Amino acid sequence: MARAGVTVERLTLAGAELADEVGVENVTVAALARHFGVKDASLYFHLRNAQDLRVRIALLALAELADRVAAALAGRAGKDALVAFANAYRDYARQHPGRYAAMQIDLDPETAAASAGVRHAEMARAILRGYRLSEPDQTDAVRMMHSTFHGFVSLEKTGGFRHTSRAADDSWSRTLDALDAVLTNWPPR
Amino acid sequence: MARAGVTVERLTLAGAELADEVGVENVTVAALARHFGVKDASLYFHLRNAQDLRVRIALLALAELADRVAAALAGRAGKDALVAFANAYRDYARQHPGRYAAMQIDLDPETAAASAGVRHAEMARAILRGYRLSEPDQTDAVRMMHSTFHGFVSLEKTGGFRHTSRAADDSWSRTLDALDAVLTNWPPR
DNA sequence: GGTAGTAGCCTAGCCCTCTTAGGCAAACAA
DNA sequence: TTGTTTGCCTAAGAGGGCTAGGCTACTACC
Repeated sequence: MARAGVTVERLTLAGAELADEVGVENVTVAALARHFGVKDASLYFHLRNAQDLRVRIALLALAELADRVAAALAGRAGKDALVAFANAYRDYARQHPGRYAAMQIDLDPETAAASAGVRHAEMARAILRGYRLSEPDQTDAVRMMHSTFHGFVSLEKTGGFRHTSRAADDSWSRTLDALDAVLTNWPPR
Repeated sequence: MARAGVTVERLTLAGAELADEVGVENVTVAALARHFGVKDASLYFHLRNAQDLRVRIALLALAELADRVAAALAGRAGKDALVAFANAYRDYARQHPGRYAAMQIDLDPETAAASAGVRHAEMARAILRGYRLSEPDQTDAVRMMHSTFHGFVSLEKTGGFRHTSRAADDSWSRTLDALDAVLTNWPPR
């Protein structure tokens, strides 16, 4: 019988695409096996278990997003960089809802340390250099910035903004204005 | 054979407690049936399906949190109210991780409109009255505030702050300072 | 106080997913 | 050509979700 040519990479990519279509929770080993025209059990030659697959999708998404953010930041500084970062983040989340959701799963410390999450943290700090904050304010500001981005995108996706007619795009733009303002004038202790 | 005395309310409460212990994704009809000493199929007399159960848990959580926030806001205004709201929100999320996670599921519009989510929106706007913002700034500010709270709590839970030693509590407190500052000085268009 | 009617539970059974164990065949290396 | 490895298979068990159909305990009404 001919071999299907399944590899971990192809499985991860197909899983990511499936996640974007039907949601991470529906990315099942069985569904992927069907997609490759192979039996479920065969995939356990490539994957440890179903959770392993989801972790791989998360790592893929982290790396993809880091690449996008890096490209968006190139040659920018200050508010320009802030907005570019933010939009890269939000656009990715909207274009790849399943991948974005996968990114939220809890990685164990070693995996997280070896992931592209580290690049994200570095880039976030790079942006804040334009605002001249010293520690521990810088850490607090990075956390607030990331919280704002993630919170907005997450609420937007789960329909948290649906009950008001105001366009989410407009609120997003104004939220970035506000974030820039507070980073520029970070409150003293 | 004696009746177990199962009701939708008891199922929802037990489901919520189970969610806090093992996570919403592990709140299964079968597990609840075991908890009540009853067969799985019997629960379908009380529940439409497994998703129905999760929605009920979400609605319970929304109502509980709204009660807490209302109590926290009583007699407070300005930054005092902002901080009380924020802490009620974060404390609830940390004490009830499963319930909080359940709150994030996507409710259909009618269900959402009939839920305690409406009270949340009203209370959020009530806080902003202290900052004297007019529309559409008020809507944008509510969204930013909510995004910040939810994003922070969500990232904290999934371990997004673990790689830096700075205590999350401290960043939280400073984030609230910053949020208060930007609401006080909302940037002009 | 007997007797409908209904509410609450049951068994049986189907389908799906996850996962392990053990086997066979294709591809490749020596 | 002959191992050896790699990639797939079948078989099978453990759970979870859910439906159909049935029996029983309670309730309400005459």
